[in-house]
Amino acid sequence: MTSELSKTFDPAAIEQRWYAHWEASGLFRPERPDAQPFTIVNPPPNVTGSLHIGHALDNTLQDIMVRYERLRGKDALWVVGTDHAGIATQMVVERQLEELQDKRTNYSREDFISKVWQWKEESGGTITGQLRRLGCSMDWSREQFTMDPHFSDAVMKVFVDLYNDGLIYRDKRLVNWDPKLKTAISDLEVETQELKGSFWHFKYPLADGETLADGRNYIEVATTRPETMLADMAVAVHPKDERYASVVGKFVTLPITGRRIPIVADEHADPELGSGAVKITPGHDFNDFEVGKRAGFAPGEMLNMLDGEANVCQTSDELIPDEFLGLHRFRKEKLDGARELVVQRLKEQGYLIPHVTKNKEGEEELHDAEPRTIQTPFGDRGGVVIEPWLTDQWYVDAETLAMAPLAAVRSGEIEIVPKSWEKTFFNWMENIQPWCVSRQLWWGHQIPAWFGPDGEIFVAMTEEEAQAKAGPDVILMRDNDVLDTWFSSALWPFATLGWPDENAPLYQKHYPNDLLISGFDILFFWDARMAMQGMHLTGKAPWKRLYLHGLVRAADGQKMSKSKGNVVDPLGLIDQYGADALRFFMAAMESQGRDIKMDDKRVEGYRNFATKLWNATRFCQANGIGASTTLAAPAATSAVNRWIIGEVVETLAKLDQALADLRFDAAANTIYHFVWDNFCDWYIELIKGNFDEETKVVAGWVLDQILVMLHPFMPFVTEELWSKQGDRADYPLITAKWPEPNAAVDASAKAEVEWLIALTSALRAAKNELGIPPGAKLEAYLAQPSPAAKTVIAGNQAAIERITRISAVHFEAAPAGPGMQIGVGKDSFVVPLEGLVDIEAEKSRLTKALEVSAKEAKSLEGRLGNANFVDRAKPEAVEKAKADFAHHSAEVERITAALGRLG
RNA sequence: GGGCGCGUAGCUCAGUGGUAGAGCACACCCUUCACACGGGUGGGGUCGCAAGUUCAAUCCUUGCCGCGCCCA
Repeated sequence: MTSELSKTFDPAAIEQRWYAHWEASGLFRPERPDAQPFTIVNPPPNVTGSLHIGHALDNTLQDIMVRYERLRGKDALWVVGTDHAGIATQMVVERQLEELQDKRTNYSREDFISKVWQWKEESGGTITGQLRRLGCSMDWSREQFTMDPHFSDAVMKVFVDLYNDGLIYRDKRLVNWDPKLKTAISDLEVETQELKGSFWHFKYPLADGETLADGRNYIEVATTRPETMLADMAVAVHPKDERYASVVGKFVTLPITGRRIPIVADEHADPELGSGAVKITPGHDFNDFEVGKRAGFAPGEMLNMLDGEANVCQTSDELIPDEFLGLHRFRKEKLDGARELVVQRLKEQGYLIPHVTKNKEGEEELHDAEPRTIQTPFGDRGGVVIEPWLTDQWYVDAETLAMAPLAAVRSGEIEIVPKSWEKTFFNWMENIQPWCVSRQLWWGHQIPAWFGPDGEIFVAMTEEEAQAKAGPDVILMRDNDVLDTWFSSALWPFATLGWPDENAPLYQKHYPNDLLISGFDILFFWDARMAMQGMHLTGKAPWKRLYLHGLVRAADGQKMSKSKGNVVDPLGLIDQYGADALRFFMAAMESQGRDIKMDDKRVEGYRNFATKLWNATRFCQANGIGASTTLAAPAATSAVNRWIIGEVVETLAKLDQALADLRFDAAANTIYHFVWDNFCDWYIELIKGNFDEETKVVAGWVLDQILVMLHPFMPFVTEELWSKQGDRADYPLITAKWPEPNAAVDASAKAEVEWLIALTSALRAAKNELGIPPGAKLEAYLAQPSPAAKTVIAGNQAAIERITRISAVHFEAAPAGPGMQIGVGKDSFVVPLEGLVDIEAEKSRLTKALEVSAKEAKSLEGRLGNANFVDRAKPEAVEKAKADFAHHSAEVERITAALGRLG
């Protein structure tokens, strides 16, 4: 028995109810021990995060695949959890402390961490509730957190193993240092921005009375960072630069510090740029670091002039004048810094070479510096300029780890979809740099390394083990630093499944994962690192396919950002249109390789679509159409029923193909088109007034197939309708069976119904054009009916009368007088319109149609007359051209005759 | 500088080696007993520009113009 549906569809009324039911009943992962597995892991959102539109896209796509595979009977597992998000989370809690005039360093590490845990328990994971509102069918019963004990153990083990394998090492080199957050960050966390800056030119006087070939007693250098001259250790010139050949190996005496530094030959110096000589600050510039090493400076000897907050500190040679100490590297909070003071002192002492411009009057004007656009590195979290800083950090040998993933993508073991991303992946992986994984934070996985008094390092799972390695009397200090959050999330596809226990049942069954869906923006951050860690640690690629989608942009195409204030809240869209509509929008807009522009009207359109289906179901119920009882298509005799079963078969095939190809747009459009155009607009209209038993059974079956096929996209409305179509409490849609019609397309039924549709369309168009009311009932004459016409008309009398408003078809010549000419296939109907029709209007209508067909026929005739075409084109193309030509020629003949009758 | 992608109807987007489609918007008609969040009909595109390959190019190649992203 069906249960009556409310007159209007209200998404909010059903969403919450169904979600709670699914979750409480364990339907997101029913027991299917013998079923084939299907596994996706969700990119773990930050525990500080809340659902943004990008999550909505990402998770909708994943849910579609998971629901689809679950319906297909697989043991579908969608792993979910949150990421501890080191910096982000620590910042949240520190900000809270700031509001209380308090700060982290007022607490012990242990106490601060317990405050973070407290925050996590109270406020963390907002997003998990929001994912539920989207309808995502994750396995919440196994929800995880990257700081859970078992996960943390895995992280520790990975660090220890990689260290023992020589793939993690400690190194003193320049890192990207964030002076605001006071931690190192990886190069991926650095965002380069173009800033307007200045380019200063200085004189560095030559020492020991040396001069250049042209007699000058100084070398000109230029810089965008004058303050770093306090730690300059060399001046580099190109080895082939004649201008400086005589002074290579000689020295300059730096202004301000008086430091005596060598002039070195190095290819890094570009003779074409400026003076051709460059100042070298190995401790504060990545290029200079390399030049410095080539010039013979060990990293340990390189001068450092800045502290962790980027304030000037004394260098090891103690040559920086006191007045500079403690100044910020450059102007900050309206206070001049070291940069400004260096420039001022150099200018006072005559070492600044002014930049000369001419004003409108042609007079020369002197400036301290030349304006210039500067590529400036910023920390993506802290938002301040990154300082290259010389410290000891832990590095992962990414180059070695990248080999296996590169091979896996090349061999097809990992398939990247869309394929165009492969190149980007290769490019990055082939040029990968050592990955700095230590962070100077408190919140995160503390690095399992202990230092002995002489700096010796002991890496072990526990302090006891480290102590055992070091010997009983050695006093050990644990490394204070924590690991990069991405180091741990790289283990997500397997550590969530019980790894490192390789016998863990879930790991055995669900690893490797089948598919990973992520935004392309985390391809390097996360996807690539999962591949590196996964392949090294488990020997297998973490997933078979990697699907990358784009960004969701604002309606004007701009990137959404809080600062621009153009962020669209997915929850607001759900409130307004329902989760189903938002999900369908995401699917329908997701074509491979393109960003999605937000379009509220389109979301609204998909809400309308859900309503349409709701109403169609109400109509079915009102006519005794309820739940089907068979998976296979019911037996059918009428053409309309046979036709719609065939349409289901075709739709299903297209849908399966689209989902196999991860073409979410094609999949969504296929089912949309079937529901609205085929089922609602034609099938229901054709069966109205003829609800015999067969039709009721077929219609009920078709509706059920629709609900199943649409369910991955619109889970809520389909489940609601499914439940209302019959008592299926023990057989909810979410775990129903994917269609198996076990039927084929019936060509004759298809031809028959399509003929009927063509007749209806032609008649409606003609009536509309001639201004005849759509409801007007007319009679039609068909003097020489084709056999097909006779069959269709005889078999569908009621339907014809209903949808075409033709009350009778006479197989005889029409009586003399005005009428409309309607062509359907080979048949030419005449519909007399005594007194109704405007003959001129009918003539002009026919003339227009004649022109179209005549033009087409002429063009086709030309093509068929071209020997090259007939000989060289594909036979199908020739056949089609012939058929089209025959059709249009016949039309020309028919319409010409019709016009003749009109006189 | 290197790489990638995009430029198709007013808007947002599909698409195919044989001369183009959808949704929305627009126009006209319809108070037809599922639905006006609806039904019907229709208008609208030299498929960025140029050259080449081909019997045939919106689709392939090259160049150019415009837009965006990533990397250095």
